[in-house]
Amino acid sequence: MAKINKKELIINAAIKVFADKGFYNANVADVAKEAGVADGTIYLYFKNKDDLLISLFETKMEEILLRFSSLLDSNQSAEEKLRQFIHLYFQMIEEDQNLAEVFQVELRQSSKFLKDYHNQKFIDFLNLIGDILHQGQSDGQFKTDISIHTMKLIIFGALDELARQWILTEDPQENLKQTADQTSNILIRSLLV
Amino acid sequence: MAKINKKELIINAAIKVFADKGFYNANVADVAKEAGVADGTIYLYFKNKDDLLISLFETKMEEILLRFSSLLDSNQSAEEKLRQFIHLYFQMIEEDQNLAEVFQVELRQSSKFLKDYHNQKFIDFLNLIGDILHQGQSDGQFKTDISIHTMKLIIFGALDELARQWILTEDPQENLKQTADQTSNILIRSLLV
Amino acid sequence: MAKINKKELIINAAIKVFADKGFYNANVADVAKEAGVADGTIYLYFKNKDDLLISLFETKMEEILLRFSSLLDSNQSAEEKLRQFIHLYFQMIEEDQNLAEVFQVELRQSSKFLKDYHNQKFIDFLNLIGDILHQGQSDGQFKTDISIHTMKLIIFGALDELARQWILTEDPQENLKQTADQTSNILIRSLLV
Amino acid sequence: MAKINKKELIINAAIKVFADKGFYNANVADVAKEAGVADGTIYLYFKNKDDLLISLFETKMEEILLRFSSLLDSNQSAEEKLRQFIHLYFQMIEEDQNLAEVFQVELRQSSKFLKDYHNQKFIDFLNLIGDILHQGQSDGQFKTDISIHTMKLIIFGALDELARQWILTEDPQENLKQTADQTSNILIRSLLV
DNA sequence: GATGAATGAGCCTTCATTCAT
DNA sequence: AATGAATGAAGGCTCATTCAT
Repeated sequence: MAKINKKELIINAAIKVFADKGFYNANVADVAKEAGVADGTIYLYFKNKDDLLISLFETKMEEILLRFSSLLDSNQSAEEKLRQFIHLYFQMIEEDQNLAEVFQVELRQSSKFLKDYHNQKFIDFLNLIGDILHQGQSDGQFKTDISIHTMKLIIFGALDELARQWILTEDPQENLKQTADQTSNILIRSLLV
Repeated sequence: MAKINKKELIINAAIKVFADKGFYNANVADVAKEAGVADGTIYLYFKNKDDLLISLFETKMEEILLRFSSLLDSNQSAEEKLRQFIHLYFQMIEEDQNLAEVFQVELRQSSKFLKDYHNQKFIDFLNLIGDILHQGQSDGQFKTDISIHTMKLIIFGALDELARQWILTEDPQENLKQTADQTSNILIRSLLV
Repeated sequence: MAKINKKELIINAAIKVFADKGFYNANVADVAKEAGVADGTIYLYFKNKDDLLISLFETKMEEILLRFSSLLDSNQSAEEKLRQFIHLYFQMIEEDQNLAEVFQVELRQSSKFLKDYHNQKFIDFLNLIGDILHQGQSDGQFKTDISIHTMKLIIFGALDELARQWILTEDPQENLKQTADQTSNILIRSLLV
Repeated sequence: MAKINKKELIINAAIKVFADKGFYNANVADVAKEAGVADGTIYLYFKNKDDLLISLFETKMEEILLRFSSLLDSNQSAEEKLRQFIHLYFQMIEEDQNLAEVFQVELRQSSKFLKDYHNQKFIDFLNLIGDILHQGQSDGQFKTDISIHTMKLIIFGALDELARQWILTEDPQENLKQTADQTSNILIRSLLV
């Protein structure tokens, strides 16, 4: 019998339940049921309900950061990297809609209302975009009259909003790949020298 | 002495309290206290706590739509209108940070989890941007190879993210007007033919 | 209709329930039921379950202190006062067995385990005995080779243990008045010069 | 290497933990940790948490009874025996404060609230005092107008209360031996013909 | 015998909502 | 219309106990 990692099991259940009902409307019992464990078991792995959300985020964000990081290690141009970044972003949204929903909605809450939670991983993620912009400016590919700080927020905000609409309208017909292409074109158009 | 509109009084109290503690962490009693009325009084004007949030949004959104609408009535170019739209957006964020926070955080939650709430006002707001883009394309000022649907989400997402960062970091030093200018430049650069 | 003091109502219910099941085995719901109020009502008058026990003690102890204090105001001899003190002690045990049980058992617990609770009222009570002993020594009626501190503890301990046995064995046949007389005789015999 | 008696190991851990936190506030896991065994191990030696407390009491009480019993076997006078009884009582309190605390506080609770527990060992202990009083009356050393039943409770109550104060105030300066002497004097003064 | 992960019943407490005044 | 005391359902969390290893 395969050994199950229960912490991961619970986190994945939580993603599903939180995506479905929202963090505040979901009960710990809901998560336990979804995970197929007893209520109390959750408290063997997480300090409390808040900690479950934070752990969920930290764990998944690490995976995500790892996946995106490989993009920056390559020898490609900044433009190419940005296109790939955008593609990967939408691809991941498509792959795990539940996780996307939790990140979209719950983390915005949590970053404000969970005590003592400084969201370093999210900052790291934004900086991945910043690094690409940096490279582009250094290479002379991107305009230098643009604040990297402002631009990385614009890019992330754009992607995030497009993702939200796709998730909320639940329109699987809509082609996320085309959206990615078009978004890439628009954003890069304003960056290139 | 002017007759006080109690509904508005409660809504403004709610904005403050929800901004401070978040919708789910705020109690109806907190709002009542802030408004200087009894708990039960709130239920004379709102069906329940959810309804208070929705009413809050509807009321304020109407004011906002009104304010933005006047922009579109003028005879200015689409570019000029977009610049003014962006400026007004940041100006309003600066004017009423509490309201901005509630919109940022709580409405995202609620649009998903409040039963039976179809957020028409928000769609109307997005369409204001759409209208500008439309005009720009009709006038031959904006490129026509760009999907208006995608572009309006990109623009709103960018503004929204910049606003969030400004609110969360609570850095009053940061000049929102400069950010508005820069953002206008970037976005318009990708739109102009 | 007579206005009911709900705080007192709940305290009296708590006395009965705590005496019956013990503080730790009793549920707040039990107390609420006994008081004929909703569970939540208890929290309008008491911070939490611990606070209910402490308030109970403080309230009743005040009544008791008042009752005993009148003894000391009189012009009687120390011997007479001590006899009356002992009689009143057993009389009160007999009058309100439930309260006696709670004091006997629960307060011993609580004085050790309820956080930040310094049991001043109990010290005051012990000092009533100390005052009598003082008077007796000043008047030359009681021996002065006896430490008042030790003696007041001996007296209280003796009364307390006799009360406990009477309560626990629940033997209403046993005449508490006779016990009081005998105890008075024994204790005073060791005090008189 | 001596085989460790695990039952005793657990009992001694329980004494420490119960003295520290109280029976109801202490967890079985706390006791297990203190004993250096697994939680489940405790249930190999004790039926449940209540049984642990009762076994603890029975075991220790047997040791205590044994120690006190030797006093009665000697050829000393009742007065001398009572003095030694009192000295040994305070000596044991001093030797094992934790055990004293558990007996003081927890057993009072438990004798009322642990189901089906008739505290025979405590009755035996009280009867040790009764036996001394009996001898004193038979030998013509002690007054016969005093009820042995009442007097043994007075003596135990006095000792018990003095012990409690010493434990609670945690004043190691206070000389228990002196207290023992003084208490002996006082109590015997009321007994001697 | 020993372990300790897992269980799940149970309880304190909160808080949206009601309603007698 | 306004109040705010009272309600009671609901949920996070604890912890004594079990049992597969």
